[in-house]
Amino acid sequence: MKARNATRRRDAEATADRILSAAQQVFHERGYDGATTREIADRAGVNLALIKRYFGSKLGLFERAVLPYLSLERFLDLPAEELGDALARTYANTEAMAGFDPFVVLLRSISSPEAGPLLVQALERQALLPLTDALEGEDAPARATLITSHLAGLILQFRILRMSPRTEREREAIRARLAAYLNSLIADS
Amino acid sequence: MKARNATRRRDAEATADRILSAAQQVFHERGYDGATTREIADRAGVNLALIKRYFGSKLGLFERAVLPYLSLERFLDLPAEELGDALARTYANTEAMAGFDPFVVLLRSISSPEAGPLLVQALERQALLPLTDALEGEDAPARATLITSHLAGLILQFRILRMSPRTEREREAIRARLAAYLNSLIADS
DNA sequence: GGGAGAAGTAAACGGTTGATGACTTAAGCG
DNA sequence: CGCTTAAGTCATCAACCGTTTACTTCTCCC
Repeated sequence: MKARNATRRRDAEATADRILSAAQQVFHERGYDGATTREIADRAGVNLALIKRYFGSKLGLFERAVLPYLSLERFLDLPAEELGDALARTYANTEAMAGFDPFVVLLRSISSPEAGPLLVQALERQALLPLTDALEGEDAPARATLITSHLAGLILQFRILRMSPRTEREREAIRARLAAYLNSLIADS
Repeated sequence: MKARNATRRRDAEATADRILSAAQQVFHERGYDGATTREIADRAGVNLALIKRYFGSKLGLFERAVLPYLSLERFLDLPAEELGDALARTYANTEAMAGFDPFVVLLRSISSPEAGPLLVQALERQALLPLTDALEGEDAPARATLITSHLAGLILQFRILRMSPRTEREREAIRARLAAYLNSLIADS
């Protein structure tokens, strides 16, 4: 229960954070083009013009709110033997992250003429290339492409199209087969 | 070289076909929300108001121009032994179909509040369920989900994000590994 | 406590889009 | 030939969106 109508203490940094957080939610739900600055401002409980003041433009806000999080960092820190299982566990999971999943934003914003190119660049630099570097053996770029594309497809099917497994047994079958495939790509066996 | 300015012979059926064909192209390039009825009409060389006359609305046009083609029919007619190789050959191919690929339209339109639900319904009925029925053995739904999601991810990466293999050797490595994986899912080995 | 600068607000502008309804032109037929 | 009806055109509307400008209010420090 926030004191919304009571005049809030003025604090530029806190306000910018409220905008960033609201932007992540709205971009997650609607994609870049579908999101409106008005809805972001409303949900942040903030005046519309402050988006321009703090972030310059809608696209500037997107760069700050979404692009930095398009990364596989938290997985690439793991030892190679655990990587496949960890990825399979995470992405065979039906439930979307609460509120904000940067890869969902990616899938919902790819066709935007403004945000699309930025997303491609960030994805290549922050996800595909680091993963390729982490793979040893032959055909690392091909193996990395197969890994990322399969994960992207699962995010699409489960978290956006909401075409999810209907039974726990089915979910487990997906996880197990996915883990085996990912491990074979990672170890190049 | 079409006789554009010379008054074309009036022909309702031909005009509707011109609109459908232009709509497929524009929806392919921009997705449902990004496409405008004006651009479709312009590219068809046709007056804007005719879209309403022949298809009722932009969404009505989308239903006729895109939904019927969201199908794996041409693959499911193949014998099971050839299915995996045929899919791998097609979707490891970097080049997009010339002009219109309904699955590209799907990926570019998923976040549309109007077109999204129709796409999910069509995809389930015309692609995922028929594929599931074509698979024998245990866990058919799980295996079908893994197949379609991997293919969707590859379409995304190659044909929309344009993150394509840079060498022929890399492309062949992707095709071979993908074929092996798909075959293992199809034969349940 | 009062002034200066920062934080926040209100209102509107210009552009775009899907949808319409009234109008004009051509085709086919007796 | 002339009339009816289908095919095609034109102008406009109402809604929405990102942006911007001019204005008001608060906060902090001397």
